[in-house]
This record gives sequence, C-alpha cells and structure tokens, in this order.
Amino acid sequence: MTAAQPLPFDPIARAADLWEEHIGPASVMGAVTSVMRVQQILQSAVDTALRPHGLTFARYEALVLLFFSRRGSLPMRVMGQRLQLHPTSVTNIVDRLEADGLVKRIAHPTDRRTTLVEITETGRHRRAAATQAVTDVDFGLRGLTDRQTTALTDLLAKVRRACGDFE
Amino acid sequence: MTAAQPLPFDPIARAADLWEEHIGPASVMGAVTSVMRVQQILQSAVDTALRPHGLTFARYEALVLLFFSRRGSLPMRVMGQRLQLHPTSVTNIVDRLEADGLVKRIAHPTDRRTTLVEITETGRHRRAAATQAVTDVDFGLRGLTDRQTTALTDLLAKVRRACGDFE
DNA sequence: ATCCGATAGTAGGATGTCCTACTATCTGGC
DNA sequence: GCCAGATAGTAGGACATCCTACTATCGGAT
Repeated sequence: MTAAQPLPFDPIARAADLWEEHIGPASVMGAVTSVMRVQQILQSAVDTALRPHGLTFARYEALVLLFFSRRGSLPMRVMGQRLQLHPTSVTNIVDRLEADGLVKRIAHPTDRRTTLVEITETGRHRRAAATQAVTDVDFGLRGLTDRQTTALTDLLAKVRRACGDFE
Repeated sequence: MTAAQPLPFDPIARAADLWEEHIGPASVMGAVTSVMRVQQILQSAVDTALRPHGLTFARYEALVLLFFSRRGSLPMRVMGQRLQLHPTSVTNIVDRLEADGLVKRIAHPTDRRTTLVEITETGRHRRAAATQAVTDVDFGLRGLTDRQTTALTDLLAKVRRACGDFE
C-alpha cells in the first residue's frame, strides 16, 4: 500500500490533493491545501529560528507590534485587533512575555478597565536578536525570486481583501 | 493611540507588515505574513463549514485519504506521512474519528506492530456530506480567477519544493 | 537461535488557540 | 445621581498539535 504505484514525479500526497484529482473544481482545493501546507512549513521554520530566543511567532509578532508603537505600549484590546487574535489569546501571549520580562502590564491613566502592555528594555533587545534570526531563516529557504515573492503576496492580498481582511 | 493617524487605505495592521515597512528585505516577511493570515482565514472558513458535520479540516483530510485509498484502510504510519502529521496527532485524530464511528482500527494481517485504520460505511457517507459543505464554502468566498488560483498554487508549490516537501 | 537497533503506536505533558462565562468599569439617557 | 447596556480583561474548559518517553514488535547481523 505504501509504494504500490511508483509515480513518475511529484507524488503529492495530501488528502485534498487526492480530492483534487478525483473531484474538482480544478485547483481551488489544491490552492487551499497548498496554503495550509506552506503555512505549516513557514510556521515551523520561523518557530525553530525563534526558539533559542524563547519566542514563538505569535509572541514575536506581539513584541514587534509594541516595538513599533508610538509610546512602546498598547491596550490589550488593540493588540488583539492588530494581530487578529482572540482576547484570550492576547492574555495568554502577554502572560508569557511578561513572565520573561519582555513586557509589563501597566495601568491605563484614565480608563481603569484597560491594561496597557509596555515593551521593556529587555524586550527591545530580544526583538532585535529575534528579528536577526528570522531574517536569516527566510533568506535561506525560499524558492522564489523577488518578483515571484511579490506576486505571491499580491495574490494572497486579493484573497484577504475578498474575505474582508484589512477591515 | 487607537485611531491616531487615519491612513488613506489598506491599514494593514499585523506586526510583520509593520516590520516590513521599517526594515525589509522587501516583501519576504510580507509574504510570510500573508500566507499565515490566509491560512488562518481558510482554516476558519473550512472548519466552520465542517463543524455541522462534526469534523475538523484535519479529520476531514484523514477521512478523504482513507476514502480514496485502495482498500479503504491504511496503516497509521502511512496516514501520518501522507498528511504530514506527527504520529501522536494521527493517534488523536483516529481516536476521534473512531469515537464517532467513522473509522475503525483493525489488526494488520502480518505485522502485529501495525494498526490499520479502515473507513466505515458511516464514514463514507459523512465524507460525502462534508465534501459538499467544503465545496460550497470555497465557491463562495475566493477573490481569485481560475488562472490566478492556478498561479497561486504554482508559486506555493515552488516554495514547497524548495523546502523539500513532496519528499 | 539470539540479541540489538529500527519501527509502530500510545501516554503524558507543554503550548497555543478558541469559546463561554464572569467581573470590573465606563457611558449615555433618564 | 443612577441604572442598563457596552466594553476590557481574565478564568476555566475544549481541542489540536508537537515533543519526549515508553512498550510491543520486527528483522537482520552475529
């Protein structure tokens, strides 16, 4: 069953690829599967690069978001909006970043419901090191030219726009 | 802080998009972010379509894989290879499918280490209904033409190939 | 024949995500 | 002022994934 029929090339093996062969509509499900798979590959690669720095991609994104914010701090609610994350996921992420001393929760000056999350000096240094690690990875293992990378981003942007991403 | 500077258009808000603006290299990180985000969108859409059928995308893929297999059964190890999943994830998925009566574990005729997973009649029917639900979703909410969909798949295939996917 | 490394699957733990409450706080209409 | 509904964040639970061990079994080298 494992190697019953030796295919000539590209034995794409995922279920939805199989599905594609048998049913159609042409390519739609194949695109879905490809996106899923590439995301998995990228997630794994980036997380591997970030692990030595004690960060996941989600936490890294949060750190970057705070780093580039005006005052180095944002309400948790805003972080959730920017990162497209559920409020409880933000709580979790900030918990861990705070435990590592990379951010700290501070009180909002006027709204006592709101918790501001502020990046610490340690957090700024960690972000710099992690960014280096991420860029090093991405240079290593792409398979696309600059033009192709841009094309990919544009195509995905179309999908995102059609789905109401970008608000 | 929330709406400090009203941007003219496309206020792409994710952290890595911000990162992109400030550092570069042009577009690489943007592509990574786009893949991540589109995967999230697709995952959510597909899971929503499958929820009424009691399936996640992962379990649906497993069901499809078994459905299109020669004898309607595969060793768990092979399922893991085809679906690019950790052996423990396969165990989890098969546990749940089996609890729902969609598959059953049977003994391998010669290798007593191996557990074969076989799709049941109920599983076959469930797959058919779920496939209908998934195709209905995908037709509704894409933003690409057929040509663009194909182009997207091809670009992602390049990435997968460069990363040693397809074995 | 036997032993030792390789292989198949699972158990338990960690992480990350979401959902459903729940508490605390704010805000606007009365 | 004051109360009803909205909003910010968190707690606890469900689920999916991975990792590290662990057991059972296989198969080839000796």
